Amino acid sequence: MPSAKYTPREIEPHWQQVWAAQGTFKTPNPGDAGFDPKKPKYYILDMFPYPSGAGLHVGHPEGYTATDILARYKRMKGFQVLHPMGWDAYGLPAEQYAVQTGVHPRITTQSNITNMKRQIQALGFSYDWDREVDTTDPEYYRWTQWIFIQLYKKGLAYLAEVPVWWCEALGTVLANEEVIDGRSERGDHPCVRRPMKQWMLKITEYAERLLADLETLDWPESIKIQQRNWIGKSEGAEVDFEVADSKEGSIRVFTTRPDTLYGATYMVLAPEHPLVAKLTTPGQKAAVDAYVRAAAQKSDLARTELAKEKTGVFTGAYAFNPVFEKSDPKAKIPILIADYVLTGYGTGAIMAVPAHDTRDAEFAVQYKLPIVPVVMPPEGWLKAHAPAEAKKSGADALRAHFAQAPQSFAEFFTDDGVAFNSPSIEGLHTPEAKKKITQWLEGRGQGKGTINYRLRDWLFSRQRYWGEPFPVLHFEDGSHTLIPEAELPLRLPEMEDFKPTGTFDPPLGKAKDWLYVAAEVDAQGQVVRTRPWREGEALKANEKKARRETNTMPQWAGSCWYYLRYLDAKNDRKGWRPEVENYWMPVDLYVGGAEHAVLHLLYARFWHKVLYDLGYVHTKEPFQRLFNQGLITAFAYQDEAGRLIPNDEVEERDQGFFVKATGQPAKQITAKMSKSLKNVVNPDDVVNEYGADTLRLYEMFIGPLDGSKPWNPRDVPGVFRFLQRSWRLLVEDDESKANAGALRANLSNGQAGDAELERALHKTIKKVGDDLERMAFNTAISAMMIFVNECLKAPEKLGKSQAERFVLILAPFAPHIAEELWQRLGHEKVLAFEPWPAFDEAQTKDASLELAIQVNGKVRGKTSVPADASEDAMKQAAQEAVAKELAGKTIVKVIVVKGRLVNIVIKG
RNA sequence: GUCGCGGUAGCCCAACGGCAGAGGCAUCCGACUUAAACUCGGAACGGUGCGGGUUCGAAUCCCGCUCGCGACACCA
Repeated sequence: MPSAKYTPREIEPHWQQVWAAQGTFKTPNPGDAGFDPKKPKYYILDMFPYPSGAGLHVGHPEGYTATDILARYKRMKGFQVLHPMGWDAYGLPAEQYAVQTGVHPRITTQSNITNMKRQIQALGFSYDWDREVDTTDPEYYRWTQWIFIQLYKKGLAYLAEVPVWWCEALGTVLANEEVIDGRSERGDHPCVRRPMKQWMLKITEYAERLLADLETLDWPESIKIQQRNWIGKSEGAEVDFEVADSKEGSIRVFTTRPDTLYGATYMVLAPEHPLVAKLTTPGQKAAVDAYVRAAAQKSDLARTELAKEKTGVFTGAYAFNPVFEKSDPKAKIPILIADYVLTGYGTGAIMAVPAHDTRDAEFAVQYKLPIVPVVMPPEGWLKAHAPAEAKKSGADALRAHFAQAPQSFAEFFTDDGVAFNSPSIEGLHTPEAKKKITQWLEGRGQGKGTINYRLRDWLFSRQRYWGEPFPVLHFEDGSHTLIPEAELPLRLPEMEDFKPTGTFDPPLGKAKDWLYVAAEVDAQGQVVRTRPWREGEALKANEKKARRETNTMPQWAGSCWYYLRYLDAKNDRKGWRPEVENYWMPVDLYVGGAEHAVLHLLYARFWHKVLYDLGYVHTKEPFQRLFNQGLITAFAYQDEAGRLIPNDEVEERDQGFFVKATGQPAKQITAKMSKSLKNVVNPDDVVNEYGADTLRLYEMFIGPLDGSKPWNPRDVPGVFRFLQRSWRLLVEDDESKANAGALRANLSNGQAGDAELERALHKTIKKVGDDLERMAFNTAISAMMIFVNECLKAPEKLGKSQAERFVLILAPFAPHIAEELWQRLGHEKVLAFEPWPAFDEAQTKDASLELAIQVNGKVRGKTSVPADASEDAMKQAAQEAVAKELAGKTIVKVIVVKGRLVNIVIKG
């Protein structure tokens, strides 16, 4: 006899085995057996995890459960669903662990993958494991290298000597976006800027398209905003300022406010600007050199920290403001250098308009440079920011005051206004003034309208061992080329010693057998073949000595295109076949954490667009819809001084929390899970105690998928009880009964289901379906709880068909228990492809409803009316119900909201 | 500092501009039990962060403030 009690520990592994053995979730591609071209497709993707030694934490299953529920739901709705999983397996932790212990990162990575895969599989996700990818597998990274080759051939990959972030502790350079306030994002180590020769990818060439195509995406607005900010498009003009008394020609600046040119009273160059040395007068040389040297040593951290105190030095040189005649005394303005001007943005030089730019203003005030206002603020602004003595002045007086002493106002005016003190654009509003002055400059050949982006090219090389090798050869003459595609994958050499070299050279430089090759070159100078080459070995006539690139690619590389490899994961001739790509792409829903808002998502979009241009993919964007799951936090404790106390040093008693050691009261707060706070929840523990279905359900029930929410161990049993009740609704679980473990009699005696329950079920099916469509899992679960609670008031009234339909809607959420109940209901086939139950709209409505009756917006009574009552009937019923309130009053108006309420507005 | 998101019962959270409460947890009472746990039944609990406005009617829309979280942070 099957077990009477709900025993997740038995049924969950059982059904996982059945699914695996039957290949239930194996998804056919176009052309494969079982592929149905008539079905619509749905590609639902999780951000694949880094296989960490710590294993899964409860944050992973949050997104994975959501996508699994939707994948199962979509299958039942008749979609062909692609739902794969894999491993973003290159990464620094395995390499650092390897350096410390000598264990090869491949071994660590493999065992981490094994462990995490076991954990993920224990949760019953319906992934097609035949499509599993691992970015460190040569059969995977050969295609990462292949894509790099396409980038290289398209001129989008280049070597450049650029100032980069060097992290001593990690022994590598990092991308700008991996460094936060001068410290590494991973490990929080100090970083310094130094120039190094690096591979760069020209993502800037795609800036405009990356920006514009955001409009076509169904993504959270906050992510789009972050990407827009990151790309940082700004429209303005480049303006040339002729250097006075020098043969250096002119300095080009970028400004978004060409309309303020008449207010430019000085210029500032970044300390790194190439003209600095040439412009500096002998008298200023010592001061300028000292400043440049100090700036070079300062990390960006120091630069920003000192932002409050702006510093700079006069170069001794002057320039002519192009809007004035050179003879005009206002034309000649000093050129300074200051580190508040950045070398990497615009032209590395600015015209300073202190009256209308807060940074310039700060600097001007400090160095007593002239401030000339040229944009008149609107009256409202003048009033609000006027100094006390001028507060009560009229508009004209305020304007005169502003023209005279803009610095006496509460702040500097940086918005749009009306140009003044600006002869050629006098009286124009800012947008027109910008246009006109730009045209004027263009006409004189002294400037032009320009668009600038904050986005920089992507620093694509790392001085690490554990990453994809570049398919690149360097010749002795300094030139470089690609290895032949036939030699892909270029495998990472086996090395005993992959420790950082202690210099700026990457560890791969130590793999001498791998490093040097003899490259056979054809008549066109193309490399057709390579072979290992040892020092002293003879070269054939058509061979050239070459050295392999020793940098490796950053971790982002593998994750830039993994969603494409899933399409055709086993293909050893192509990264993916066009007909397969054409069917599955784009990804219909991509779920993951918001921490990848900019980097991963921008890089992947960039690669995708390149592949689109080359004809390898047919959509401009990879991820049509994106959803960010929120963070799962946990309780943590603070003592009275606000110090965080690890969870195991706090006890709960007398309805409060106390620090064990001191007995002082502690305050419960929520915080990110962290090892140091000892508040990390391990999914394995939850699975062992309550089962995977409970974990899945709890993670979805705790709150909306976006938005962070605290893990509260006390709440977990609540959803477990719901599953138990669901079980008991169908199965006789009283072990003392003769039919223990069997279906309840009402489910096997052919009786019809209760009509009221039928209505309740239709309501539930509708609600759950609607909620799934809008990813409101918490309310869907709540609806099912209501249904079960309703049924349990009289379980014997439930009919078999009703039980079956309930099991089917429960299945996406709690697939194991659903599968078990489905089988006990007499089905031999798994329920994964059963059609989603239908509902009848008419059945979702009650026959009569309770109408609230308001008088002047306050509820004064209630009455019951038939659901199809006319408006007049409702008015009638309402007025009767609150007749007392209406006595002697005049009814001004009666508002009827169908199915909800009647509001009677009275007077007197 | 700027931008974004959010504040509803002791806690997690529901509520097309229409009766503030769906669900879960915790609490209390009761049933079961020798007892406890489990389970089951029942009860109590707030007027929606604060102040204005729009409306017949505001948790919901608008304005200002406040607190929390997140992102960016001299980008000319």
